[in-house]
Amino acid sequence: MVLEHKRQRMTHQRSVILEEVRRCHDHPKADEIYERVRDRLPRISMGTVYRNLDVLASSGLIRKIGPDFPQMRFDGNTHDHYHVTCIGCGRIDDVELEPQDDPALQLESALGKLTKYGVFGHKLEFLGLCAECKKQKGHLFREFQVTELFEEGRNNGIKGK
Amino acid sequence: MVLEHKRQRMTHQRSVILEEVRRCHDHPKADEIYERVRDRLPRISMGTVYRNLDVLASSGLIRKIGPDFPQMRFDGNTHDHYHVTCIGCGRIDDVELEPQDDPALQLESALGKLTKYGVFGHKLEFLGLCAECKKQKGHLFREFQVTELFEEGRNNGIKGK
DNA sequence: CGTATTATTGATAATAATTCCTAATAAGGA
DNA sequence: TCCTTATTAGGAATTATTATCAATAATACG
Repeated sequence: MVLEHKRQRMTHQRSVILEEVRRCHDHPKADEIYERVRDRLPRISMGTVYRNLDVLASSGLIRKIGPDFPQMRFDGNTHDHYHVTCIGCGRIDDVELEPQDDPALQLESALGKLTKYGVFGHKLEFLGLCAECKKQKGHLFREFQVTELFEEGRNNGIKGK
Repeated sequence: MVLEHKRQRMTHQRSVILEEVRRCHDHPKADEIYERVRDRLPRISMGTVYRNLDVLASSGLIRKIGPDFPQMRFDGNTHDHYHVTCIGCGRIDDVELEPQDDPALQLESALGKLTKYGVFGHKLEFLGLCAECKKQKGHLFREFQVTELFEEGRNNGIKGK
């Protein structure tokens, strides 16, 4: 087992949490995992769930899929531009690239030269409305679609700040 | 002013907050904006800052740059794959795409057909270590670089789940 | 210009998500 | 089996944010 070499123990709680995270394919939040695990271990505590999710994630047995930092951030620059986030301190800088550059493919290496960051990955996240929300509250997001996100047809090039 | 038609008022506090968000180019958090604004308006309260940041963002005068949802999520599937997030409810689904598809350029329209989401944007976020963190604690992230993120050279195609 | 209306404020309480603390427990090596 | 010590349950503490509400002040209107 991956945990052994760090003198970590595979407790019953830990293995049940691992099983449940693997079983449910809906990218659960900590409290949802807690609910599921509690069906099998009624005396388990929330702290145990959080602790083990961290242990399992840093062992590579499960993944954390964000957010990387909990605090909301704001930007007075409302023009379309990309950001680079430091996983060490959460600092965010603007990415200054010419429009002709290909967004996803050439950027990782280019970024290492353009910024002082050590860049070793990117996250490409698509935003939209699921089928239910589209029906129920699609009208609420009309302004969001144009002001908060990159407009359609404007993603081929990246604008600097 | 953009606020008028909604019968919103441009108060002194609101305009100072807007000025300060525009002035500082470091993507500040709410508490950092609070500190800055308090230099000019010592009696302002945190609640006023939060309230106005929301008002200004929904008026399009500033941007919120994440996180879109505050709760951490977990994934038992540790293979590389992308996600699609619903901005209505926060639900996250896997994106199932063939490796030959180009990540950034063709995906937005393709996603609309592959999922039941209404996709109207994407977020491309680069992850790395800023110059300071690289020096101070780069060694702490060696495992993170390979296990938590997409490995170098494996980003040209997208893996389904 | 004065006044009425009501959006907004400051102060504080409440909430949500997560982390920390500690004595008791139990995993796993000897 | 016993010993060491990582881990647990339970609860308190912390962090970030939202809600409440009486007092204040921005703006429309006469």
